[in-house]
Amino acid sequence: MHTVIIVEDEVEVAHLVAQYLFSTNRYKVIGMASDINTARSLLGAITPDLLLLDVYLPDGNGLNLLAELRSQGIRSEVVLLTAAKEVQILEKAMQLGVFDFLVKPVLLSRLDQALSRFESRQLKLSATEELTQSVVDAFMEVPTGTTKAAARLPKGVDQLTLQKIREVFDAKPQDKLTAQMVGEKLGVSRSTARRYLEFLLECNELAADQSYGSIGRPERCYHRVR
Amino acid sequence: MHTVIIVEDEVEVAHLVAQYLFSTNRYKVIGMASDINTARSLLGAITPDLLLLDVYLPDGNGLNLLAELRSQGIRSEVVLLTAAKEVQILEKAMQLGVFDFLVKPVLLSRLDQALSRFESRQLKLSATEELTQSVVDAFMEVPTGTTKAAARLPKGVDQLTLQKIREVFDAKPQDKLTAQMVGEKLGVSRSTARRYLEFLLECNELAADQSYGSIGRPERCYHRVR
DNA sequence: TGAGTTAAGTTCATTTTGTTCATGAACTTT
DNA sequence: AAAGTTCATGAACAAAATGAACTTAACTCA
Repeated sequence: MHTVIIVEDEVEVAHLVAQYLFSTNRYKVIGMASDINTARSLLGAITPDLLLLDVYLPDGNGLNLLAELRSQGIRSEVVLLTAAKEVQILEKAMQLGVFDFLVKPVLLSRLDQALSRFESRQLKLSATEELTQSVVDAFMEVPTGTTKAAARLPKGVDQLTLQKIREVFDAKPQDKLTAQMVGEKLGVSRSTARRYLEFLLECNELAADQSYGSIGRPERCYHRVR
Repeated sequence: MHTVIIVEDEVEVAHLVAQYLFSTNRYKVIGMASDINTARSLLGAITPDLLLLDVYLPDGNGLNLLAELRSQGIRSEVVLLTAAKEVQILEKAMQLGVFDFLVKPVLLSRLDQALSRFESRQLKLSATEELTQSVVDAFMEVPTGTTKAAARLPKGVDQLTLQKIREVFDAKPQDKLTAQMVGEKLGVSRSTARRYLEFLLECNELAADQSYGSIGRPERCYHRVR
């Protein structure tokens, strides 16, 4: 069960949302407030997993309250509920790290979507141990490889395998590896490893150079660009 | 030209980044600091469009500085630069509304990607007048249209069959199974098994992995997330 | 310079995935 | 009770990713 506090002055909206949260059986509303002051003391006493926060409240601005809470290091995820029409509100909201932003009138389907995302993020966060760039990108919902690769992966290149190849270099960013070596690490053939490495080369994620042995054709070594 | 301040104690990193920003001809580095205190006074005097901020600094934590700045209402977008490996850092960063998060060693290609996103957001923000839900979703990068409720099962997914699929993994939580295998265990077709497995993937109940055979397309294996 | 060696680059049969759509069971309307 | 509707299912098909085997390339050394 996730705990929630609702800060909203329009009673119908607050009620609607509370009702919906209750009906899911996954959320427990542990507090409600209809003005900044009440909200402040409430949040001083208890911290919810999720905070549903209105922007325009009778005695002040919800975003200012949020800024205050963040400087105190509050750990709750915040979903904004607002009728605001100014873009500045959105900009400020994003800079204060709100998790989602619901424009009134609140659609329950959109609220539900926000909740799904919230739950899935909580799950993913708790399941993640080490922080690599690809992990971050997954959370930030950054389209991976926007520069070139995002549009559509070429034939023979699979998202999952690509990720594995990337992770080889995440683990040891300094390494210089041949297609053979990468293939062995992952349990794929040299051909496959090579296909991916060449692709990453085109995306400028990797660079290649030659390594001369004692005899025979030199090896092609791939490494991260810095 | 966008203005930038770089707060980073490793000189090589600071230099590399500054160099790259300069070479784009679109950014102007208007200040640099290698510790919290210098950064604080610098940012008290001038506000950049973009702030590149390290987390571990000799005299404190960059995230605390950011919390401070946010409570003062600073308008800059922030890109974190860090070698941190703890997931808590990422969580806190997201709650402080960082725009992007670069894990060291910094890849210039990834930095470039962050800059592209930054520029495109600035453009979009200045071009937007009215705030509607779809505008918000575009900025938040919420997967649009996928208003698939957790409560409402999508087409082709039946509550009863779903339960059976879950039970297959309940029996052996360690197993990695293909759609084919799950289908056979339950006496349903691969297609059907696949439909459910993919659904559970989206719910983050399962994860997928590749299993490479000796030849031919690799198998897609589903397993419980832990 | 050419013989010998090592590894890169390429092809395509093989295997498996992903998708479409007719089917019929269960339910609703007339 | 007959006709209509809905919708999960799975057979058949199309598309895709892989790696064994092969060809070509780059280098060393006598």
